[in-house]
Amino acid sequence: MATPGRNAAKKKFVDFLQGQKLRITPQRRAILETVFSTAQHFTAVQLLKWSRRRDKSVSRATVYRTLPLLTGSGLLREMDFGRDCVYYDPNYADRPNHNHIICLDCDMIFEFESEQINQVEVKLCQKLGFSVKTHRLQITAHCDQLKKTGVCNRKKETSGKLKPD
Amino acid sequence: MATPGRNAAKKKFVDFLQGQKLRITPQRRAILETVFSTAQHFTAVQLLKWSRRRDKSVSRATVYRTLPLLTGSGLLREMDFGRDCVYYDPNYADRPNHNHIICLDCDMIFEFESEQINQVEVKLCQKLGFSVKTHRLQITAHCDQLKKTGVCNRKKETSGKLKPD
DNA sequence: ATCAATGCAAATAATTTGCAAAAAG
DNA sequence: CTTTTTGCAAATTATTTGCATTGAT
Repeated sequence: MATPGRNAAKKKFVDFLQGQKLRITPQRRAILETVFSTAQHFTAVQLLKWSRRRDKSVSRATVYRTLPLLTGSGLLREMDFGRDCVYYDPNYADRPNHNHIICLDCDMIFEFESEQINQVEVKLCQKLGFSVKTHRLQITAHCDQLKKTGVCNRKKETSGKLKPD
Repeated sequence: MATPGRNAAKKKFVDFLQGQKLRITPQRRAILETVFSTAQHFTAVQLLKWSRRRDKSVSRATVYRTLPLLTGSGLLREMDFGRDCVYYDPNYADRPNHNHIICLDCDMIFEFESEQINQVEVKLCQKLGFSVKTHRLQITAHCDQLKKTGVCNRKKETSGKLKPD
């Protein structure tokens, strides 16, 4: 599960805390470890539950207080999907420009990168007088294979479901 | 303010209601008129306030109950921006493929369309085995003009602010 | 020692819902 | 008339906050 950048991400967070003169507590460590032991998208409530498995002393408040530190340091990104609550994506640390395809058939979320899209965006924004800082692209789509064969065997390769657990 | 498609949109909603054997009430009419008298993004709470100006009898509950009918019939679209609450965009009725640039300097939201981006997406998804249904592209960016001249005079042309009112 | 960070429980705020009364078809 | 829709107020749910205490440095 841990991709190359994961350990770097953990170190980066520790550096971030120290740089801001913030303290490295066991609770923050547990949350950090939890975040970077999955490639799945998750909610604050899930993160709380998972972090508690590592360290029973992690509280709801601490999770909610740590999340902004993680997003603020660029290691985690909010994903406004459904909307009933916020999802977080731990894969931005590795691939800050990735995009999402939400399958309307199986509700899974797939990630992909496209240098071509990035370039078109930059060029387009240039023309409009803007300099791209970040982008967020979500495509909802239907599964071709499912339509043809009645089955979709992509689920194995996914990096995260919309409504995990 | 009313673009060509606006009246068509209103008719479409009436048809939608009749098709579903739902009733056309004065409250629903007031909400519908309100939605299609602006090009701005808005929240449920704002819609309530504005609709009440037309018809004092519109209640919070009715607004929240009507909103899904409007999104369900494709006339309005949820915009997951900030996240503290849901924003709605009335411009999808006219331009279902438009994208957003969120200016980090002035917090305004600009809309633009790009056939090129649409095509790249379709092609890319094809390769991945998906058929695009909808897409959602948000770019956060800095204003070139502001950086150079210290002023941005784009605000006049905008179609909606992030935090209106 | 110092001062940031924690857990807890109470507070917010957006959205949803139950229900009896009103009104559309 | 029948069935949907409404307003109201109470309920839900994610997230935030105040405060006394704990713990990292």
